[in-house]
Amino acid sequence: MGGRTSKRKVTIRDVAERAEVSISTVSHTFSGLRPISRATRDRVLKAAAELGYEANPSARSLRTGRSGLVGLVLRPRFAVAHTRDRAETFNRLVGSVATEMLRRKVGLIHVPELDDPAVASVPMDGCIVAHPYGGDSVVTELLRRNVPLVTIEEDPERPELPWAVRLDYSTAVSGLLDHLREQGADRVTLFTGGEDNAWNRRTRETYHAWCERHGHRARTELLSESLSADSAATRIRRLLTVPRRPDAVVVATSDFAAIVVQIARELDLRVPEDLMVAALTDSEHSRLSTPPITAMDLSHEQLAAAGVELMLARLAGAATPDGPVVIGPDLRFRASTRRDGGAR
Amino acid sequence: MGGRTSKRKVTIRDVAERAEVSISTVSHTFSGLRPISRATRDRVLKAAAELGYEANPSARSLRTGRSGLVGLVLRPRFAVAHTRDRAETFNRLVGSVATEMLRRKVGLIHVPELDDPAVASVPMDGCIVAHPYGGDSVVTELLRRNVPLVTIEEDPERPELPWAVRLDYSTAVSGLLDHLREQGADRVTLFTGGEDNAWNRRTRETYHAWCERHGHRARTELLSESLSADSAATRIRRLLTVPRRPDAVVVATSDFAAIVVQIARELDLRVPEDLMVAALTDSEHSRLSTPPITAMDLSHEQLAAAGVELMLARLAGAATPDGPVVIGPDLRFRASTRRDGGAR
DNA sequence: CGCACGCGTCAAAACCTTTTGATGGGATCG
DNA sequence: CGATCCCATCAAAAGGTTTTGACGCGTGCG
Repeated sequence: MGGRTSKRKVTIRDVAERAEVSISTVSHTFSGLRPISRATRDRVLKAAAELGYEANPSARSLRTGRSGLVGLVLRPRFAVAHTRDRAETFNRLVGSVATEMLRRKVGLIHVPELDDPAVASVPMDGCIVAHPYGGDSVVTELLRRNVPLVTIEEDPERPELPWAVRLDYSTAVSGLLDHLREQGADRVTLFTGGEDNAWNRRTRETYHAWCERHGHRARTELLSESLSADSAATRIRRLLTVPRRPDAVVVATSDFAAIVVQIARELDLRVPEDLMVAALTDSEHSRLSTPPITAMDLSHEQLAAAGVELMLARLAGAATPDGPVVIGPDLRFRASTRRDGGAR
Repeated sequence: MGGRTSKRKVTIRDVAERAEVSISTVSHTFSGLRPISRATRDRVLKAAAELGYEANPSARSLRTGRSGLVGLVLRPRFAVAHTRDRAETFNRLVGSVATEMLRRKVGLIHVPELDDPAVASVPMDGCIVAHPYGGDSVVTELLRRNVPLVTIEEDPERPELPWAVRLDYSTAVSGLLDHLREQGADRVTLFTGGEDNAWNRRTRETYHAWCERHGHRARTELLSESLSADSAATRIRRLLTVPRRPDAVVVATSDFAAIVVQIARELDLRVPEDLMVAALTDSEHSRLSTPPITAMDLSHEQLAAAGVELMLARLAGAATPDGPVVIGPDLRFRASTRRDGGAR
C-alpha cells in the first residue's frame, strides 16, 4: 500500500488545521447553524474535500443523541423457519421495509437481539416491530427504554398503542367466508395457527363472529406453524377422514393449504367440488398448486410503506394519531373455491 | 406518565454512584477486562439491573472504534425497479443476507446513500456490496475510506479483490447451451441485459466462448433491464419476426423470458417445438409461465450465506483468501426447452 | 459621539464509554 | 522483617462531534 492511505481516520480537527480555522467553524460550515463568510466556507470545503473528510457517525450521534437509523424487529423469528412459505413472507416483509427506507434515504438496522446483553445494542432513533406476539417482550423492552415504537400489526395485548398499522381482518375474512357460502360450502372448518399474534387471533375471532351471525357451527383445529410437512400431512389426513368431514377448510398458512389439496387428491376428494380450500396468507405455494388456491394476501408492501411512514412521522415529531392505520388485505379468489367455474 | 420513566437515559455514572464504586469498576464488571471481587460485582450488577442500564452504543463505538454492525449495499438500485422479477430478486437477496446475519447475531444496516453528504453516514465495521457495477463507485468510495469490504459477485473491473463470492457462470451457462443443443436448437440467440455487472458480462463471455467452441454463429441482442413490459414486448416481437429467426433464445431476466413465450404464442410459434426459451435468472415468472421456463437460479441464499461468512471472517482477522469463493448456480430445466418431453 | 446590535469566529463544555497507568493493601517469599 | 508481587479499585485521558456563551469588530441609529 502507498503511504497515501494512512490508518488513522481524518477528523474534523485535521480539516480545521488545514483550513486554518477553529473546529467549531468547520462544524458550522457543514451544519449551517451559524453564518460563515463566503471565503472561510470555501477554504473549509476545499480542505475537507482534499482530506476526504467524513464526520464520524458515532461521535455525532453521541453528541446529538440521534443516529438517523431505524431498527426493525421481525417477531416470529421467521429466520429460523425453513418452510418456503415463511421464507417468502419474511423476504417480502424485510424487502419492502428496506425498499421503503431506502427510498426515503434513512438507514435501516435489523436488530439481532434485544435482551441478550452479550450482543451489542444498536443505536436507533426508533424501532419498528413487525407481527408482535401478545404482550410481546420486545415491545415491553422498547417501551421501557423509551425507544419510539411503531408496530406493523398490533400487539394483541396492547390495542391501546396508537402508533401501529394493522390489517382489517374482519372485512376480509368475512368476505372470504361469504364467498365460500355462496359457492355452496356448508361445513367450513378453520385450521388455525398456533402463534399468538394478531393474524391468528383476529382471523379466529372473525370466524367465530361470522359463524354466530350465520348460525354456522364453528369448528376450528390447531395446525401449529412449527409442524413439519410430514406431521402436518398426517394430522390433515386425520382431520379429513372424520365423519361429517368439512366441505371447506380455511387454512392459516398457504403451504399447509397446499398440503390439504394434496391429501384431498390422495383421498379422492375433488377440489373444489368435494372440498374447498382457502389460505389466510398467500405465497407461491397457493399460486402454483393445482388447482390454484384462494388466499388472503397480507399486503406486506402496504403494511411496510405505512409502517415506515408512521415511524418517520413520529420521529419528525408528529402528533399522536387517534388510532392505528388500517389496511385492507386482498382476497385472491382462485379455482380451489370456485364451484361455478370462475364467474366472479 | 409517572415520574418513573425520566427522559434522561441512565448512564454508567448513575450505576457507579448507586453501587458506590468508580465508573471504571462498572465498566470492568461488564467487560471482564480486569478482575472484580465477587461482592463488588454483585453490587454493580444489582444497581445496573435496578436502573435498567444499557451502555450507549454510540459512546461505546466512539471509544472502541467498532460498532458491531455490518453494512449492506445493493448495487442495482432494485428498489426503484417496479417489475415483480426484480422485486423478487431484491427480496430474496435482502432476506437471505438478513437471515444469515440474524442467525449470527450481528446487526445489519441497509446503507441508504454513500455519496450524498446530506444523508448521515452510518457506523459500520464492514460493508457487503452485492452485484457491483464495473468499477463501481461505491466500491471505490469504500476502499478509499478503508472500510473492510466483501462483494457478492465481483466488481468486473476489479477481479483482483479476493474478498468476494462469485457464481461460476462458465459451467452453468455452458451447461444450459449444451442442453439447448442436445434438444435440437440450431440458432441460439442471447438477449442480454444492459447493466454492467458480473452477471451480464460473464454470461455474455461464456456464450461467445461456447459459440466459438462449437462453431456456432454468436448472435446477441440488447434487452435493457429498464425497458417497460410494453417496450420489451415490441422489441421482442421485432426480433422474432426477422428472417432466419432464432430457434432458441436465452433471455437475461425471467420476466422478459415470460414475455417471449407470450409473443411466441401470439405469433403461432410453439414452445419449445418452434422456439425454446430459457432465462438467466429464475423467478415466479418463469415458474408460472405456460409452459414453465427453464432458468438458471442464482442461488441467492448461498451467495448471501457465503458473503456473510466471509465478512465475519474478515472482521475477525482471518487471513486474506487466495481468491473468491465460487458458488454454482442451479439450472432448472423445464418444459420450455424440452422437445423430448422431459426425459432429463 | 456614544450605544446597541449583527456578524463571523473561537474556546470550551458536554455527550458516555473504554482503556490504562497508578495506588494501596494484603499475602508471599527470601 | 524487608522486599516483591498480586489483587481490586480508582482517576484520568482519549475518542470526535455539536452546541453555546463570549468576543472583537464594524455599522447604523439616536
